[in-house]
Amino acid sequence: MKIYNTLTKKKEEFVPIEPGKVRMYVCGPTVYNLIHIGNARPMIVFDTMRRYLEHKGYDVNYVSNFTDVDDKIIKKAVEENVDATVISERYIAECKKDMEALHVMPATTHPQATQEIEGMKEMIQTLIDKGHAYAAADGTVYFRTRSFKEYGKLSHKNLDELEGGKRSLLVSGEDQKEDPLDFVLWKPKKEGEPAWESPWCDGRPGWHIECSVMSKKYLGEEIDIHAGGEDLVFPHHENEIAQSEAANGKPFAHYWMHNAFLNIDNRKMSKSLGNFFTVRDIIEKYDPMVLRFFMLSAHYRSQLNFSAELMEAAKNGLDRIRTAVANLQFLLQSAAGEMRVEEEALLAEAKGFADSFDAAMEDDCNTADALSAVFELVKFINSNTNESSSGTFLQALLDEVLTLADILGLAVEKKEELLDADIEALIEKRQAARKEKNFALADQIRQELLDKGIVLEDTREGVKWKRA
RNA sequence: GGCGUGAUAGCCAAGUGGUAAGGCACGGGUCUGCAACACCCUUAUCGCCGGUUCAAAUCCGGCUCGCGCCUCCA
Repeated sequence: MKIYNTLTKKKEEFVPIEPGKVRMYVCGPTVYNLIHIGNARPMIVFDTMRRYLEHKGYDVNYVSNFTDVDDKIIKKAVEENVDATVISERYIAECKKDMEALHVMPATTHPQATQEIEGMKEMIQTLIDKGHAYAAADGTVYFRTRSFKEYGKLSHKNLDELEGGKRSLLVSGEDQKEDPLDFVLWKPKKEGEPAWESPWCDGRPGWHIECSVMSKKYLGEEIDIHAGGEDLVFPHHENEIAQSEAANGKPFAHYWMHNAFLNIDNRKMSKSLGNFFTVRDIIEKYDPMVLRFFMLSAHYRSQLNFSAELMEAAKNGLDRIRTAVANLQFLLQSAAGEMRVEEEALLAEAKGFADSFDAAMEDDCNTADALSAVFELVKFINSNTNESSSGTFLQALLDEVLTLADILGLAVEKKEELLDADIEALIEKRQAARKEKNFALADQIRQELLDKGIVLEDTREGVKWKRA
């Protein structure tokens, strides 16, 4: 499989460190609020990446953190007059609910920064011992950026350019830095903030060190894939590389993957613009699978625009897949028999769509292209199955489409659910009316059911229904 | 200013040298009591200019416009 590597700016053939195994780290959210739909993009695309790798037979060790100590969390805790852990634990729980709704598989490990303080202190001490970090007078520990010769290799910046764009030292109160490029590894506590003891001062870790440490602890010093939103390239991931490689003395991640941003109505999502949506907002209005489908309809490295209109289109597209699956299942109820010769030929043709699907996924996880293969399969199914199809043929097609949908994490099977007795009665009453050619009454009942969210379809084999 | 990225039909979106996948929407048709579903048909020469090549949406140069990062925002 080919992966676009931010480090080299090229698509490269993926070769795992250990054959058959993948060590993958995805930067997770800071838990100070419900996650927004921008947070959901990396979760969904890299979950899909993971599902595909597992489909190929890889044993994927997937680690995604929760940043549970941070200025914003502390601010929220102060506002609510509760402990910071109350805030972080609450939003971790909420985030997990959203992830489940979106079919984002739980990570192998979901480490939390506050549970890994010891490891961070160890790595910081190592960096100090090796001359890559230093403690300032007030106990703040900084990374000596210029001591890491390859700094800038991920974001393709050079240090002098960075320095050209620096802001005034005095503004940020960072005048104790040796160099403006240095960044914080450990910062002293302020009144009322959560803090941990350390050799330098009571305080808390900087943001970047947590990922270096958690990645090392759960995946090892050298990992295959490190992923996250493109905004993290600089400075977060650049700093992670500096910390990890300076401390461990070996390459950190072999492949760096970054998803592009999600815009809302062509503008950056922000609270001030009033176009800020949480995942919770959206899944109250739409099936979470529609949001997932929408996210997969574009390449992960392309900017994606979100709007109500596009969600509507996504819903209709997903419904097309679901209808085909429901039809297969409907036909299967009464189908029997072994596959016929001509069906075997058709099935061989249908396998071609799975091959196209794989080829698309092999090419840097091109989910948009993979999805088109699914639609081609759907069309093939709709055109080549009917009441006379054999059960084994129908089942094989059903298995194929469900397998592909599952790699994308899309649930496309209609949930087995029983209709209320009164709705069943209405459907039968309408059938009776149709039999008597009383179409006015039949249409009236159909409308009544539609108002209840039940859509009817009359087929030769009987009446089918589905939720609107 | 530095670095980067993008411009494909009404909308969304694949496609890195050989005469444009797929989806949504629209229109026409078949099926249906009607409808829904489904199927068939119809819809673009790829921002602009120039160049390379037998051949370019795909390569090179210029231009226009959009966007991102350079401020712990995925």
